Amino acid sequence: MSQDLNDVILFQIEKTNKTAKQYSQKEFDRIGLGITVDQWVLLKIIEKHQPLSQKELAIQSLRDPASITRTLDLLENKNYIERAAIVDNRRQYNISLTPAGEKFVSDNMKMVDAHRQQSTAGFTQEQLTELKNMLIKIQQNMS
Amino acid sequence: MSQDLNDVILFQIEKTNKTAKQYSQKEFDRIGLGITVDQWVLLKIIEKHQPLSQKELAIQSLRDPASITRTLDLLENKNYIERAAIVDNRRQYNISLTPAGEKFVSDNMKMVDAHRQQSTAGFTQEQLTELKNMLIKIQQNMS
DNA sequence: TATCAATTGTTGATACATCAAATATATTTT
DNA sequence: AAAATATATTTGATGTATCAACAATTGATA
Repeated sequence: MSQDLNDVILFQIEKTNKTAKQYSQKEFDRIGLGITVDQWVLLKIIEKHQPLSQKELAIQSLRDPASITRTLDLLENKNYIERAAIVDNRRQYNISLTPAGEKFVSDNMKMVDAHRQQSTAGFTQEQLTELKNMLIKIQQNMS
Repeated sequence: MSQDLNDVILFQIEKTNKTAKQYSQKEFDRIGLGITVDQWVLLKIIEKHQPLSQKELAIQSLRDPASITRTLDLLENKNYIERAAIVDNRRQYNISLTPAGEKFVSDNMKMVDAHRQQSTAGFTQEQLTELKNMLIKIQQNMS
């Protein structure tokens, strides 16, 4: 009857998420990256889909549009991204990386990939597939 | 080489965590529970380990002591928990549920358990064990 | 025992999350 | 075309997260 919180899968998922994020953030801070893990994810999404709107960015990152606005303000201040006006649409912006943003991402991609590799060190390809499928199934169960 | 963020396991874990938390919170709000999911988790930990210190609570819940202080203030205002002075130790408090807190937890336990069941609906016992083991392994890889 | 070091809890600063409300603009309907 | 509706972004309010700095207290050591 799941007396112990540690037997609750959702708690383990939260625990794993926190542990991983803390680990990456500590590494970011250690080398003085100057951004948060969430900001990095945003940069990566922009790099892949640019130019894109804030709404699209919110969907891709699973974050609230309000939150995107504030994080983009920070990234704009660091000169990593820019909001470009769209001629025939004054309601949204085209978000893209600046040259400095492009350089920042490419300079640090290898380090981030190493983190991802390490997170699943010792897993077989079958395990990774199974894990991914189970996580997606939980998402569907909760939708 | 993991071009797509959706192929990154850590991203799927975050996605699952967000989806599940949102789902539960919506349900909490719908029935007018008046607390957040994180506050509920804290109440459950207190119920199981009371009386305990804030430090212990921070460890059990994987949260920052600073954050615990603030959340306990909220729960104290709702009259669900109390901080009791300890005679031979004026540095920490004994945290425990009030009678109202006990009642609140027992009144809503069934609903929360139903959520947990639903999150892993359709999973075999073997899958659940495997999933839990993989999550723990990732935590170890990131520690 | 007096000083120094460690522990526990609190507060401040900054980042992020959500929802709701407000703005501005675009689209659809009448 | 005007009015109603929908969309994209921003802002405010509240809750949570982290870290750093601080206060009070306790424990260890000289």
